[in-house]
Amino acid sequence: MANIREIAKAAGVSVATVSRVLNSHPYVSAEKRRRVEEAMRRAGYSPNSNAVHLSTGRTGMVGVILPFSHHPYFHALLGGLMEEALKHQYTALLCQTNYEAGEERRYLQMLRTKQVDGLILCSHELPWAEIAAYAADGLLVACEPVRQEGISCVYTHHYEAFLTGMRYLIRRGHRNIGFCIGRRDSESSRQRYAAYADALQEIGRPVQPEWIFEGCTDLRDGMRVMDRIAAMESRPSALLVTGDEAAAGVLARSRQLGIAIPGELAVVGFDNQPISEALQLTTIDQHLQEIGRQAFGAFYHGIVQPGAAPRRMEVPFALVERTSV
Amino acid sequence: MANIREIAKAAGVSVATVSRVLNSHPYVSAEKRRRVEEAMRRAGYSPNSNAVHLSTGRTGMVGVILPFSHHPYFHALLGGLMEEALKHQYTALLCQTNYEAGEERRYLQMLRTKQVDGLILCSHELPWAEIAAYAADGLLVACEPVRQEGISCVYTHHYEAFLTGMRYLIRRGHRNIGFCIGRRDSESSRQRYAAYADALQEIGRPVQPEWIFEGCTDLRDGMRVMDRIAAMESRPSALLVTGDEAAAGVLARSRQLGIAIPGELAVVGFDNQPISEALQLTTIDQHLQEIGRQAFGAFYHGIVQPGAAPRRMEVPFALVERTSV
DNA sequence: TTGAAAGCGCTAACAA
DNA sequence: TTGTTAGCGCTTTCAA
Repeated sequence: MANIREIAKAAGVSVATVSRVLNSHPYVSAEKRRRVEEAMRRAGYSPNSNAVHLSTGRTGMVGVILPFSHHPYFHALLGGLMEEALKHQYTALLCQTNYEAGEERRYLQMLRTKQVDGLILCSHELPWAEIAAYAADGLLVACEPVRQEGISCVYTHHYEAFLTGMRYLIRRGHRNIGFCIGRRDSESSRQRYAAYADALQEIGRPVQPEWIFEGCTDLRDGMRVMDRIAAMESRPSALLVTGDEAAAGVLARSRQLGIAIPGELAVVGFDNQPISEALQLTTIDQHLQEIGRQAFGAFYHGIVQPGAAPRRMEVPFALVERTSV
Repeated sequence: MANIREIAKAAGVSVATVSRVLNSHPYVSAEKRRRVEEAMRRAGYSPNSNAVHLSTGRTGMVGVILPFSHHPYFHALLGGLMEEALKHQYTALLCQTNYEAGEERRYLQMLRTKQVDGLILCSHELPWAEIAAYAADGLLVACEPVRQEGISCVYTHHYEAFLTGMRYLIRRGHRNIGFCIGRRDSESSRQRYAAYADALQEIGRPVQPEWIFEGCTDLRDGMRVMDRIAAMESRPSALLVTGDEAAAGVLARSRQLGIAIPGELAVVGFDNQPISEALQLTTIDQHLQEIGRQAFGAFYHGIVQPGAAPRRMEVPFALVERTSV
């Protein structure tokens, strides 16, 4: 409706002065500031963002790419990220891909058309090489380890984290250890699997394919896993589960089936999500909130220091001992 | 990076011509069009949206306000809406509120700052009167019946839909009918409850408070309801459930408990979601996709005919008979 | 069929 | 401390 010129006229000042109070610059007399604010209030004025963004070349928005946002994993990541964004007056724009490459491409395009200053990728469908092509148009941050020119990254060392989990179970006397994994095809998944296999090798045990469960992300997946284990003649005595949500499903079903935890089956989860505390589940905390915070930090660093080299940052994990082992 | 002026220079034409090919105007010679396209391709050019939006006064974006998007209810609504939006070259911007009024206000503010051309509200926290104050800044469409100056609406007649469901159960001989409802405080919920109570009155039965279950939205809620019913001495013989997701939970748990459907308990769901077909659940289809389509249609009508009066549109529902009654 | 030029609403360098 | 003014990148008359 009203624009800065009309406000200036109403307040009897120049547009520059109005712009100054809009951006809380110093060097505006108290009296003029008051008059400008009054004029804005009366006009119900809000600046046109398109004009602001065009003029400044910045949008104050960062896109966050994820498949969906309702899983506790992304929820935690987002929590830390948005908290940090808020602190620096940035707005996070949720970009849901539903695991579709086409959607992801549309969001990358937003970088090129200057709708966001950068993109934080919590997941990705496209190959990193294709994504990196957009580095010229804005900042790119990944929440997993990537080695690509122009992309910053913040990540957990999944190999070490899972090795830690495995050795912990082994120290507690387990030899027959099963493994639940989420999506198979990510780099992190490969690292996790490698740690699982290597740890078994350390104690001279072969990998038992029937003890490896793929596609475990939510509660119901975990319940299904427990059903399958219950039906086995030779069961594992322990389970390393990629997410707490799935681990919670294992626990829930085991109770229904009357299988004792940890007596008959020890369980180590991953992520230290709220549900794991409620269920007293031993888990590995990869500090997702911190990853989210650092991811925004890496983005913001690139904003504040244009031309700065991409960051690589490993966030430490921690084993949280409770009563499921 | 590159802007329209550089493309014009590279192609040896004026910026107006470049703008014309950008917007596929007629009256551009084939030869110049080719040269411009070639120049754009070589420069990897994409127009700056902020400049486009500022200049045109339109953004080609519509915000869709909802608490979250992963529930089948919103999924269906969004499906129809986005399909229609795509058809008219509009982009839907998902605005998740998590049921927080503050978030909703921030999204309304986007209307004022011209980041979106309109807002379609699939849910709302703020009172309609407060929302209507933004009608001056863009188009407002609600997915429920509202009577407020400046707001269009597309809706199901929930009272009639639930009356239909109740009478259907009554015709099938039921007298002891329970009722599952989602959130209590919406206008639709009130209508649904009124239909439930009125139908009981028609057959001279009182409302039994213990047969009314609130807060039923997902599968697990439905399972809990079934557990409670199973524990009752005097059980209802039929259940009218606000959403198919919750109804599916009732069915799932009843199977585990060995309670026959529809023999011991008849169930009517709502929404005709995919899961209801899988489970052969009798349900009331409120044609959510159509509501989504019409909601976008109401918005788009306001774009195409500026100044047009807000629309009110009732979408018909239909009872889908399957085997749970 | 084409181009020159005046905006769209704001920011920021510069001068005062 | 304030105002003038030249952009930011695009669209769209208007005249040719």
